[in-house]
Amino acid sequence: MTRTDIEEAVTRLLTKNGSQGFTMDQVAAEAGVAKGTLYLHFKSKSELLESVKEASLAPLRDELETVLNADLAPQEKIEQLVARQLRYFDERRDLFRFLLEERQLAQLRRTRQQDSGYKRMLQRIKKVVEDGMRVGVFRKLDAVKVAAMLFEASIAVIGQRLWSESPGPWEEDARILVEVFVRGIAAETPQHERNR
Amino acid sequence: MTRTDIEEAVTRLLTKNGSQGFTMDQVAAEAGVAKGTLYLHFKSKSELLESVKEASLAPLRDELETVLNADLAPQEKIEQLVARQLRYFDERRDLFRFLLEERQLAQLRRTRQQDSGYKRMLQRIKKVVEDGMRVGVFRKLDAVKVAAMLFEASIAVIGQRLWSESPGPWEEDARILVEVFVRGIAAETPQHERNR
Amino acid sequence: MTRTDIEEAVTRLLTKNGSQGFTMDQVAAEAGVAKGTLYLHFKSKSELLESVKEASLAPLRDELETVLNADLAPQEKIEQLVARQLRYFDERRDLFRFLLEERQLAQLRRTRQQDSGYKRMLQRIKKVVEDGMRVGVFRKLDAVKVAAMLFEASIAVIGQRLWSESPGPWEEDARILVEVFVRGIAAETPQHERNR
Amino acid sequence: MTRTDIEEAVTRLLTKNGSQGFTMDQVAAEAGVAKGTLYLHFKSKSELLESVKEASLAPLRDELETVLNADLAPQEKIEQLVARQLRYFDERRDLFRFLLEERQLAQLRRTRQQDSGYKRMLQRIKKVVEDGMRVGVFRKLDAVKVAAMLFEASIAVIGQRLWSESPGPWEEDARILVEVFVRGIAAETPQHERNR
DNA sequence: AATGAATGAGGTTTCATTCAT
DNA sequence: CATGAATGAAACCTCATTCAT
Repeated sequence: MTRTDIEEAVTRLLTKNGSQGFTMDQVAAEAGVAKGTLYLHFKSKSELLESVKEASLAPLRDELETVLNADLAPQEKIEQLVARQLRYFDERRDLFRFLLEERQLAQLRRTRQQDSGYKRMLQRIKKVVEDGMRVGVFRKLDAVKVAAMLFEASIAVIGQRLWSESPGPWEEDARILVEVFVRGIAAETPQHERNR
Repeated sequence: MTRTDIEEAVTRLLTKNGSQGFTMDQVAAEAGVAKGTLYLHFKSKSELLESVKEASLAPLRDELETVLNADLAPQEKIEQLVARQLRYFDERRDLFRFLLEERQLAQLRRTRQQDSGYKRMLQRIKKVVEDGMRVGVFRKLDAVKVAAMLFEASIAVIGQRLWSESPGPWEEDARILVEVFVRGIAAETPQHERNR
Repeated sequence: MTRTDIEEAVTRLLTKNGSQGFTMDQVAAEAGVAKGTLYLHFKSKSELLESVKEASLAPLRDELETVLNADLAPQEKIEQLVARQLRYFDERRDLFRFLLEERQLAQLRRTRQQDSGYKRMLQRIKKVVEDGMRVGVFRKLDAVKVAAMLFEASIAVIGQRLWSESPGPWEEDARILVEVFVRGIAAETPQHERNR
Repeated sequence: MTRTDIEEAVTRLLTKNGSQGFTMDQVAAEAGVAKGTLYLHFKSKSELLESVKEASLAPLRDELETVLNADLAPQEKIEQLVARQLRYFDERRDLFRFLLEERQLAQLRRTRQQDSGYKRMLQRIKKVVEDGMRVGVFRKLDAVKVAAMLFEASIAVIGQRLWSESPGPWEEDARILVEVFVRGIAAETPQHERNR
């Protein structure tokens, strides 16, 4: 299927070129099709890029969805969510190094604000936080803000890892992130919290 | 001084055009000089942009430096640092909205990693965290990572605020950020933490 | 019949899009056939256009033919010819607005010179003029040139009408055109010409 | 002066290529400048073409203006106007062959309707016709329509000549045109009109 | 120090036409 | 007869950078 071929070609280019982005000529050459063919499947360059980004993030979304729907305690859910994210980006370092970069991150970021995908995810995390508050393991805080902070902080750590030459095992960062955060929003009464 | 004129022209363009970026033609026109003149003062477009970004952040750096050198408890320093950052970006929404955007954020971000300014700041925050650990108000954690997390989380919140239409008062976000974080890294024994 | 469907699709597109012309993609979509099918019926885009133009003008040609073959005085024939032409184009404003426009008019015009249809028509008008000369109602002039002038002047008026927002009733323009022209080529002796 | 060089290059191309039009690449090559330079002097291809057309017609406009301001009888003015036009286009056959063609004629034509240049000229001719009516040499007719008819008929004849291989001397066509037209709109009383 | 005309590689997009199925 | 995915040449336009004055 040509459409997929093209998307894969873009992925390869992004992984290879990194910060350089890509031109439609390169895509055509890499995919082994004529330039015109690209426009048969995608209306414009930006639509193509959008499609690639979407495809890149879809598996992660599914994974997180699974965690959210699982029968786990709020702290455990947060732990899992963070872990999955860090692992996911770790496994695709090269590609996301580009996506988090030059031109694209911002579009992603701007998109994030309006994007139903981003918003939906935020709502889900908010629910987890609220659940934690209801059962008394988290303090009463602005759940939306806390959710956003957690999500963004994770992404920040991911960005850090992507740009560092030797970021060390992701499990370490996930642990610290969770430890700080879960404790940060934990209820006052020290009820034997034993995160992890 | 022409060099400054040019930088100010760029700032004005970024504030005005927002996401559109700028061309050297526009800069020349806005600054009221010939295009060639730009290259007498800056080797390239990216050097010019770098210079503008540096100039945009210098005042913040000075402010933070003041806080770091002040005679304050670690928690208070962190509180101050976060507050100053949020306020600073709030006052310059339009400009930074661009800097955090499309093309530039990543450059900033990538730069951040290599940038001595960024690294120096991280070292300073690390010191604060270590101080807190030494005096026993913070737990023993990887100080570098914690410092980075705090810093990046702040920036994440700032990004959130810049892209939101009505972000509410920055003091609110600063409070939550500090509350979560300071408690997140606080030592186990609950010693009357009363952030804020 | 597919061939006709395609031609009608083109007519619809020209009427709709007006000045924009049309692409083969649009034709295929409008006709509800595949792009390749177009080339089964027409060798090329220009052949298709030619065919549409021909079909658009055929009814007019027939009408004029009828007039030419009728048993009328030369002046009356001219009067009729002019009237029919103006009315015909008036009834198809939208379509011909395009044909007289941007790209196509010239092709039509160039075609006109070589086109047997155009030449034939010119010959017929020339005959009418010559008839008028023979019976003494018209002066001796270069019949070919006069015929061409009359024909082209009519088209010029039509063009004027097509591009004007509210051209008024065509009968008016027809009357003036005929009055000026018939008198212009009338024989010296004022023999009670009573055009219309 | 580069701007003029470019315009001349276009003129040369139009004269040479005729119906093919021209591409910006060709213009650059013909003018001996880089492609980018074209856009330094003209915002777009169509602006360049417009400029060339304007420059091509300016001398004619001046000539006609002179005639209109001269102290001549209405019939003589019309005679002169027609003659100058035919001669002008005859001398520039090749260039105008293109301008009257494919893409451009219509733009010219459409422009003509809105163009102040065209409208102004029409107003001037209308004045001449009205003058003739006032002094009694022309019949009372819709002066605007008559002016347009005369003007358009002239252009039609010019078109005819441009597209004919051997159009014969322009004086001949001018004479017929004037003879037919002036007589066509002449007042009833046959006062020994002896055009030319 | 300043000018600004010139550069030219590089970019995206369009669209008439072909051909294997 | 019909399809429609693929082609690829060609078009227009941008813009960071240079250099003679």
